[in-house]
Amino acid sequence: MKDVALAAGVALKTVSRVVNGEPGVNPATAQRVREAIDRLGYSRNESARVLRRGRTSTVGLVIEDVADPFYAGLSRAVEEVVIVEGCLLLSGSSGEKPARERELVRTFCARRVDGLIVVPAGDDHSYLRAELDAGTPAVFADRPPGPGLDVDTVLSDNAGGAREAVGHLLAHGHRRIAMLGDHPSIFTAAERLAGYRAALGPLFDPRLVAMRGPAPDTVRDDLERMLALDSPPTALFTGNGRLTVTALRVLGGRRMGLVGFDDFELADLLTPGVTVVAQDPAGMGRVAAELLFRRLAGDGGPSEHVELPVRLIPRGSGELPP
Amino acid sequence: MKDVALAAGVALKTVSRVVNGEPGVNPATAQRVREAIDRLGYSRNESARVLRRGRTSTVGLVIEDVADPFYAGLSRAVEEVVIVEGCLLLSGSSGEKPARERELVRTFCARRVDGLIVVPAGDDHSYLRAELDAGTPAVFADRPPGPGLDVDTVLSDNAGGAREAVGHLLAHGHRRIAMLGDHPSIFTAAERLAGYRAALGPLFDPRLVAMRGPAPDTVRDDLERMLALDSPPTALFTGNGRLTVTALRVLGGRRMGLVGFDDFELADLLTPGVTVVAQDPAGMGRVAAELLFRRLAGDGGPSEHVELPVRLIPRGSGELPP
DNA sequence: TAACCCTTTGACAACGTTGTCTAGGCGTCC
DNA sequence: GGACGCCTAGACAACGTTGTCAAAGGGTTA
Repeated sequence: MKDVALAAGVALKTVSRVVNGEPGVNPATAQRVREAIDRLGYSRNESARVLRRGRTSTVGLVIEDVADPFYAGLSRAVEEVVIVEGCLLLSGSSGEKPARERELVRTFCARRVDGLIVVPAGDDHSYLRAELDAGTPAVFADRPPGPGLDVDTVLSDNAGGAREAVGHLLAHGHRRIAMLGDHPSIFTAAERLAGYRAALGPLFDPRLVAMRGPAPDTVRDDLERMLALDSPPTALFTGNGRLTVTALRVLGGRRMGLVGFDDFELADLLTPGVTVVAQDPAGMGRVAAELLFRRLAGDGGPSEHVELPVRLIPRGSGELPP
Repeated sequence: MKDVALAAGVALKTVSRVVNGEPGVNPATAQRVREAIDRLGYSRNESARVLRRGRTSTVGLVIEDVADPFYAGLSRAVEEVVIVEGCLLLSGSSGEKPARERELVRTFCARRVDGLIVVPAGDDHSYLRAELDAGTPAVFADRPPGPGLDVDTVLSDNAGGAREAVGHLLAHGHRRIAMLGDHPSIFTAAERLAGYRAALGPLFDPRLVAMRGPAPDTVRDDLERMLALDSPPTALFTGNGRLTVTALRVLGGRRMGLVGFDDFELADLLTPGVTVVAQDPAGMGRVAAELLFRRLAGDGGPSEHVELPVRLIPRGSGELPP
């Protein structure tokens, strides 16, 4: 910028004014400055600008894994909003590790992101207290923050969706309905388990529940154990997209009632089509980002808790008879 | 940092030394500083640090769309490497729009990223010249830069993969093999078309080629037109994952030889399983990031051009008889 | 014509860090 | 006992921007 000022024969501040489109510059002078800028290929140093102004126009996003379609969709939606607001997105994957989540948040904060969107991996977020007090707003998505933290949150209707899924299988005559899920220490898994249990009522049988995550070997073990019972399950409720797919692989061609939580591409092309309870990852990302920018715009109201509806999509596998 | 210095009763510079683990600080003093840091919840302002040091420890990634599994996998792999190097990832989706690609690169450069990884949407990258000369290295992935720019590049063996795919169908008796692809202005699409053509030799028939992208209506039109020919195709080669899936939807249950470029989840669960030429998105991301960090480490050698092998995975659809 | 205002421009400090240079205190060596 | 060197610590400038304030020049008004 100094060079530009020199080249255009004006003061530093005048260049700054032109670059920022501030009023009060003679058009002819402005033109001269712009020419110098083009000639020198100058571009403003954002680091210095950030340092001076205190705002980075940057948003930090912590998700579980970009390579997971659910979070990829969420990311894209967040990015869409962030771009419109003239900001950039810093993102990182926690890989479901609380330490990594914390590390990412810490790094983002050191870089003075204007705000954070977090899909938490852990359930202790006391470390965020200081940042929030310092005025960095945060929005939690997909899962709520740990106890003691009251911030904007966007969740899916996990319990309701699970109830609907299991209710659908019950309505199609199933009475022995198994569930595969993530470990209940993960909020969504616990909620979906609760919904499953509520829908089953007295039909609930703990032997038909396995909450050990999506590792193929684990799923295989669990399913084989369940299918070897005296009264084996005739239907299966899977607690997330990855588990649905793993279960399909393990089941091979074996026909069995199936409803999965989370939609996935190609669910309609399998035979039979896979009935799912679809979440709206893009909607979740969009709402989270919008909440964040509302805070950044100065909204100091009480924290909001949005629950997004889910939608059961019948495709065949959930309508198979027992 | 000033506050910390005040609280610990030392000079600014001493705090800086402690924060950066520089030698030459009395352990007792250092301890006192650390306590003050904890007490005040201080964290270093990276913007100021960047301004002073000139290195942002930040890498910019421009891809086509995070929500596309191929790029999501690539992103994740890049992130993995970037993290290990102690950097952060700024990413953005170009949505296949050259203007947006350029805008993203410009923004990243204004923020002084240390390096760039770009999946280009356009084919004019002269605007990068200045940045490259200024010492910001760039690596192109999946597609090469436009003419006149000679930088590190990581590509898949597009033509070879297409040849192999079509050869596979020929070996299974097909003689009328159609191709659906992206518009040939996209590098990968042109390469795959070239491979297709080379494999077919005199069997090539322009009426069996449609390079108009993955929009469902377009694909439906093209396929219906081809199937209505006197000698309709008995097999299909699809030029990318999205096209494969769209084609499968359009074909409904209709059995037809099919090999797709690009693997996708669940390809093995369809009936028949979908034979594909698999790329390695994670490998591409990893190699690109490693090339970038080699440059950042000071490697000034001639630009490297890596071609990643692809792998044909037979699953049934490519082995159907005509 | 003097007082005033508006437009345009520039000088200067400040943002929070780090590199360089200097200074004081203390031990060591001749 | 003095010269020297090492260890520790601090003062200060600089990174590239922007906000504040002031000044110069020209036009308008009383």
